[in-house]
Amino acid sequence: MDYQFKDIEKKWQQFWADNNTFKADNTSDKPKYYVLDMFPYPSGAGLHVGHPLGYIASDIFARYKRNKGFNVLHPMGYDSFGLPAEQYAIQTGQHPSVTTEANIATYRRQLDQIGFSFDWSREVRTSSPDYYKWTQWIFMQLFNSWYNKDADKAESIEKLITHFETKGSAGISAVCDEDVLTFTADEWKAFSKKAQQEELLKYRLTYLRESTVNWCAALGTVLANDEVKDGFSERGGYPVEQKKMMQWSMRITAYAERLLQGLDTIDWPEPLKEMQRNWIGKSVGASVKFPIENQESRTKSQDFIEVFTTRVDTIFGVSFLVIAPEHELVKELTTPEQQADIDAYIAQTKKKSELDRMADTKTVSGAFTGSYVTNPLNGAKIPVWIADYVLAGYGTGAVMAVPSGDQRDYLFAKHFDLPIIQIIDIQKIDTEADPTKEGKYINSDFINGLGYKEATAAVVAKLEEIGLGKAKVNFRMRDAIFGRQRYWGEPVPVYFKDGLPYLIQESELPLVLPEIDKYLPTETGEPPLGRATDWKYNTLSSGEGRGEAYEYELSTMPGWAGSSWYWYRYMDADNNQEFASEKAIEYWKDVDLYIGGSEHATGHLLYSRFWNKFLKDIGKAIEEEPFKKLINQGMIQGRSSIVYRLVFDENPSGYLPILLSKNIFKDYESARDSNGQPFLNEDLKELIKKQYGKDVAENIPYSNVRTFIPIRVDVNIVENDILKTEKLGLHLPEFKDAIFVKENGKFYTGHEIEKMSKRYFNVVNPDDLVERYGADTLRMYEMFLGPLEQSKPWNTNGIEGVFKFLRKFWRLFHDANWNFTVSNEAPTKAELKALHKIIKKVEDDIERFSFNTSVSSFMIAVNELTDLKCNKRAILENLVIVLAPYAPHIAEELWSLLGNPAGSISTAAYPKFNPEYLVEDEFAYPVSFNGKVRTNISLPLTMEPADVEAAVLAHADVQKHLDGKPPKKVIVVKGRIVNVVV
RNA sequence: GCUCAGAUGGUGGAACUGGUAGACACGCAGGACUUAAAAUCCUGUUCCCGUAAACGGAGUGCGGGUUCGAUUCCCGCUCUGAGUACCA
Repeated sequence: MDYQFKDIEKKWQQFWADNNTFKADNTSDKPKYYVLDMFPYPSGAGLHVGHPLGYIASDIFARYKRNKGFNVLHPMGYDSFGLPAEQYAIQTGQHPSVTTEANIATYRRQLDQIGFSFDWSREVRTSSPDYYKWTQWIFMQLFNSWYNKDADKAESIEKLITHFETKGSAGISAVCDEDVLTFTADEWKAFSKKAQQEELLKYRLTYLRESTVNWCAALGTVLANDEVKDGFSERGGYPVEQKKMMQWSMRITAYAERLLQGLDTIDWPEPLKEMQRNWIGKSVGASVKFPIENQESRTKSQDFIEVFTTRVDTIFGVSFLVIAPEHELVKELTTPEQQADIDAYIAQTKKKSELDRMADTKTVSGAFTGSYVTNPLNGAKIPVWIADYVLAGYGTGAVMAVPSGDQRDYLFAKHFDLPIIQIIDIQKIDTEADPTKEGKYINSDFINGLGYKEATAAVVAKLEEIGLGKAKVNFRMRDAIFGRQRYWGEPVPVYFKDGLPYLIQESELPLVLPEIDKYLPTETGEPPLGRATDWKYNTLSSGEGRGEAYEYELSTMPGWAGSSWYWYRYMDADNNQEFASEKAIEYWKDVDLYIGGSEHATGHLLYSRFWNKFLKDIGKAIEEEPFKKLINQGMIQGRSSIVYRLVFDENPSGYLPILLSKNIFKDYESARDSNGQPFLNEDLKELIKKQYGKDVAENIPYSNVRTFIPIRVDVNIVENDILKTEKLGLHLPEFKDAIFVKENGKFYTGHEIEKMSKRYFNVVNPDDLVERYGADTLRMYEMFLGPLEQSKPWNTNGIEGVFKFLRKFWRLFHDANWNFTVSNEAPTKAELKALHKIIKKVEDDIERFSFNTSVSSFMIAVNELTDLKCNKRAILENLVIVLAPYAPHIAEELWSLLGNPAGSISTAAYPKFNPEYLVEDEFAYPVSFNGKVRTNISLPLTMEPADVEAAVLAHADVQKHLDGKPPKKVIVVKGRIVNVVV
């Protein structure tokens, strides 16, 4: 039989499902290997051709590792809470779980037909109560924990309470809110229960606090920083504004240093690590207090302005201070004379949107408050300004301006005519600031003559001595907002008593999402959960309180909650006692290989590392980092196909649309006349006449042609850039009777690389390709497309080649009449060489994630064996195993035809590479003259360089090139090359 | 602006530590088989000069450098993509 991919693929997919072929065991003598994909959000559009790219790569890797003798965990699931299902629910009234369920079914069908070796018995769905029970449980552990800086880990809140009860707040070094109280043990005990709870909330790792949030009115929810791009929501592109709201937050900043340090221990792409480093944004510097002048004359809330600086060594170059317009001291620092200026400036700042403020970095603006501070080290009088280049949210919202060393300060000083003080001898500040750290200080009091390092140390020491500053580390990263005013997410397991949050009992988990009538905020503006009737927390059930009913928290958890720990659930997916058993975690430990897109760099991947570290602190996880090795698959871009339409000045309805093939368009495009008008000559008329006859050709007003417009056409009716013209009318009816001006009888399309999107008609669905070529071809083609990590446009042009390869492979095992025929003869040297070359090559390629090169090598191997007419079992049986991870269906079929037990190829041992088969005794030395190769001379590989040189020089070809002149020098690299210098 | 990645035939790409640039595949051209088409197979295919071949010249974004030898290393520049953005 010819290669019948449809039957073969169906047969083996069924077999794998029926026999649980890929079910991983939690106990095994084999070493473990955990291969994880970023699980998908099941959207209504289904999978497009870009999704499976990473899944195919990880599947090849997982299958390869099984052949290499590992116990492989390779699971899949769904990140099934999310906004699109809820938006759809708002529009249609359909419960999000219904659409989610339907979408998951589509995804599953699509995934199954590609032949992935997932262990589906471990499937997880973040929206299933069995799953989010544990998301809620982890939330409770965070609520019950605080970060002890001395131990540098999270600890139980009970431990903190015990400390407060015995020693008060003294001796506690915690990551906490800034407004924590100082108290003795007795004072603590005297606090009311409510006051105690209020205080504890300032320490908990998940806490409620009034914070400035990114409020997106259109989506009716707050967004995380990484969900906001340039002042608009990443999803949907709606405007986002800053708003103060009571919000759940996660104290991720407690882990900032560990998140940063951990990056050095993991094997991730450097750009991705760099992104996380930037996001965490550590800067080492100092905080300095500048005393405010004339303190007596005002009602003061504080008598200094605190700034953060990374260049405290430049403190003698400070010529003014700038504070953010939103800074709390602005009001009291503004003198009556300056009031009008300041008010005007603040009004102007407010008007500017976030976007304008960012875009407009060139214009210098600001206003003087009228007040002064003094330099803490030399008492210099320093004016205080406000300007919007200082951000309220970073550091202290105030900067000390050193115009000689900072370009922004320099421009500001120039603009407002403020002094620029040179502080380093080699500083060049005629035209711009010079931030150098080289040279010796001048004009700098006690650090004059010192270098950067000593100066910094001296200044910090002095500041600490006089109590007006200290060394400080600042992070850009903020605590993560952990709440959404939405329905389709995990309910927060919290109820409110006297306005303070309390956890529900662990035994009451999961707190299930209640049914509501519609998925919109309530009339009073509460989140959708406010619509739930009879949804109150009754403390009687848990044996505490007097049976009052309390309000639950009405916001739900954000999208990243469920995905921040899911790799642990796969280890023990059915456990209803724990999120995963200690034994399972002990065995699988962490993810050995994680493949996914780089768009999750600062969201999912950072939050996951954070939760993992927390789980380790509370003794649940073993490894500090969850994902040992990570590979980013590149994005698959769309490749739109374009036809070019002639546009007339007036568009008389009597004329048919005229479309030009690519090269005809190009000719006319480049040949415009002096007015920029396309220049149409008789050729076009002739072309049309040839194809459509005289009547049509004569009837076109050529002189009225104004321009060409590109029109995107469905890529599915284009093959190898040739448009199937008869099909165009089906999706663009206006072109049903269009005139197609062809070249050589074919209509070629142009192309454009852009996002894969429905509106560009460039979406390619894997289903169609599987239908036409089969899963094995799709798998290999996606790999053949290019390096995994590189972004590339999807283009089906080469898929035929891969399909042909598989047929050719199939033919190796069959005779001319498609009868399965293999011989038991001993293989020849050449056959063994071909086999062992591919064994080695594929092994090396997989280990370095270079899947595209293996596909080429397979083609070479099959070409070689075809030329050798090799159908020997000893060769083919091994070759099938090597190919199996890439094209598992055809490999299974041939494996069983060879007489092996069905399904056993999944665990068959990867063939052992024997280098002896590759040993050559002769080598065709390329002989180059001055680096240009002119000829090849075959010589024994055992020959020593001196003899090679002699042999080469004696060769007739070389003599001819030398033309009687003696060579200047001869370089011989044994087994590589000979270079003759003349 | 800053950081990172990249630029190789008509196209996707290969060349792993500096050692035969263009493997493999698509496309294209020619041929075989066929009444014909599809399928399949064979040959050619970086560019330029040369009627074909031998042969010669140029050639990995551009300009320089190191080297016997550079797609690979170094310096400068151009372009493309991604991330990030007044971070003190």
